[in-house]
Amino acid sequence: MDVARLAGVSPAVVSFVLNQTPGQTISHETRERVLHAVAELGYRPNRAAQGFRRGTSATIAFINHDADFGEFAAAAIKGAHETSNRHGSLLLLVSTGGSNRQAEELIADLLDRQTDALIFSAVGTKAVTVPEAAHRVPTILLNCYTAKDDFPAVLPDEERGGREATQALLDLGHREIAFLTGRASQWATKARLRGFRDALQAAGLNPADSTVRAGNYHADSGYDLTKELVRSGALPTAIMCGNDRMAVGAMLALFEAGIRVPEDVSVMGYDDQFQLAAEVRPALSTVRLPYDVMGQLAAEQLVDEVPRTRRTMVHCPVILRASTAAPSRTAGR
Amino acid sequence: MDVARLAGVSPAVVSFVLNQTPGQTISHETRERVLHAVAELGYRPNRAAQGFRRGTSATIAFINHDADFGEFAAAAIKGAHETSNRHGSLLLLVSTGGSNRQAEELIADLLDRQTDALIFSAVGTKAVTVPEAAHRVPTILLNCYTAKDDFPAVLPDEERGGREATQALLDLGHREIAFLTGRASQWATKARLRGFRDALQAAGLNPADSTVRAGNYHADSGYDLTKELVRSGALPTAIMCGNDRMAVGAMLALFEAGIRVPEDVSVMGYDDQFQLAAEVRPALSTVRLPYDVMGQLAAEQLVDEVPRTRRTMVHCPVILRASTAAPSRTAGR
DNA sequence: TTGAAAGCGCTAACAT
DNA sequence: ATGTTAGCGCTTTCAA
Repeated sequence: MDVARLAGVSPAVVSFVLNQTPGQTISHETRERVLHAVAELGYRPNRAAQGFRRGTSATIAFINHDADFGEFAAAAIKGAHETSNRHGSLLLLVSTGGSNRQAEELIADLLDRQTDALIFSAVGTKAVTVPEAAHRVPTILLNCYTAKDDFPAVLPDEERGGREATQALLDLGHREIAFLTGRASQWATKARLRGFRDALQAAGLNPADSTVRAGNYHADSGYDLTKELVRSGALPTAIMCGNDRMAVGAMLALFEAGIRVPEDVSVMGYDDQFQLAAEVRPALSTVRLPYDVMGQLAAEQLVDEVPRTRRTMVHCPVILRASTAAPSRTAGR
Repeated sequence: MDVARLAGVSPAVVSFVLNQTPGQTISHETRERVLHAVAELGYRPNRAAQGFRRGTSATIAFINHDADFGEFAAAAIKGAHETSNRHGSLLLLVSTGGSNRQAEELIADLLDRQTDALIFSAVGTKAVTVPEAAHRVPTILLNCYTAKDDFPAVLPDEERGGREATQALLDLGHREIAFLTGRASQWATKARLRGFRDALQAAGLNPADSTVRAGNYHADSGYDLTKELVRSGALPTAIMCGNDRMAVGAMLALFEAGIRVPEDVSVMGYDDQFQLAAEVRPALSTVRLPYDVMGQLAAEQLVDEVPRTRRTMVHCPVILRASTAAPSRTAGR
């Protein structure tokens, strides 16, 4: 190591100085000499060698247990990225394509590379199988959970989100609220529906009186379902949608039928989708799914800024914009 | 190395066998013995040590030279990810937050880590300054370019995209086409506008007769601009939009005014945004911005599956869906 | 308060 | 043709 030579010390001392190794006492003068030599030579430690020696890599893997990177992943990565960077770690981005076998191989590879920690994430909230090997390193589940709950998980509190969205509509004075849900089989869909019914019940209404139709989270299902609602002649005063895309579909269908939003019908979305919910006209009232915050929380638990907990349920706040208002008529039309 | 001991050979032999090092002749018998010991012990080479020794890391960095990861990044990453994985490399995802100083530090860090190659990407296509250090390793620019063109770049052919979209409308019989552009200052905006005017000119029309208004790529600007168009009383038979979100805004405004799409007015988007263009009703005709393909091309050039070229202009194909049709009236209304 | 020496796990240059 | 030794750049005992 030429820095050591230039400073007239041993390589060990350089290491001590640069790493501020605790329990080491280097004289002020020597430290200065080393620092000077470092600056002179523009020396930068070889991180690969450091990592090899220390058995760490200053790297966190973000595992996307799904075929695609979608908006979810982008937002969650953004959150995780910030935190890990602040901590001096880089994010290794990998995808299993949704296959458990690939997940297994991938994690083995990641461990071979001395990856320090894992964020195991899914797109639609769901139960997953995490390879055993993940236990060998700090691992946190993002937007997914295992049956045995043997890893800490960060999850959105969908039930509360559904309940509060419904409550917001009730507070506005709505009594006839339809729910055009997302794909019925999904965890999030069920949780939101539970919240919806809870809120109705708590308000003294009979959930069975409300129209609930299952869509699939795509905009066209919101459009089609709303068309049906219009045709049926039993239009409610408010429509809750499985997500923002369905809400946009619903608004398109409403407008096409000459029905105004929110004057005639209020529309509530879900997700607060980036560059959609806030931009559409009328701007969509919705429930914010805070993927970025979730990613950040996961990373924080990993770098020990925050203690790890079994399940972190993240609040999804209602955001009231222009697509909801007090009802101006009684339902039915 | 216990594998070596178990097989009764030196560690080097194990390395030769496992890496099939060319120019090495290991007796069949020894090879078998080694392989057997490897299986027995479940031995996996330490990739960190390998990387350290070989000076490579089987890692490609995807540098997002912007504050956010958006859909662009997600799509491009998806493309790059596939290719790099097939090649056995992992994608290191980093962001400069748009700051050149941070880019500098980041690249230095990446080089310290023996990162094998860099993809330097921006969100809105633009000119960038790339730190000198990037020259020390294969680097490719994605959706951006340098003034000196000293790095190969992969870019969307926006001019052709704008031209072909316009041509598609002309082919349908439209003669009065308005263009609600994105942010006027952006490279993409200008290129598309050039394409628009070229196509008009080539069709014997005077581009100056067409209404061109500058929006900002947000849905609400499409909405507002279209409202103005409607109010002005000079509604064209077709509206080209800066992107799909603006097109959705435009459709919302049209519907609200009782104007049908595509019967009364055709609407053309741009981007073929995931989960939006194809799902909206009527499904949006648009121009596909193939970010995934671009990411893939960039990665392929990096892993040498494809020779590097100064500028790779990627074709943006027109996708005709339901929001465009032959005009049923002459413009003006 | 500092330095010498050993060695992390692997592979490229060397022996045999 | 087959196999071994030396050493990558760093950190960490331990001795001075």
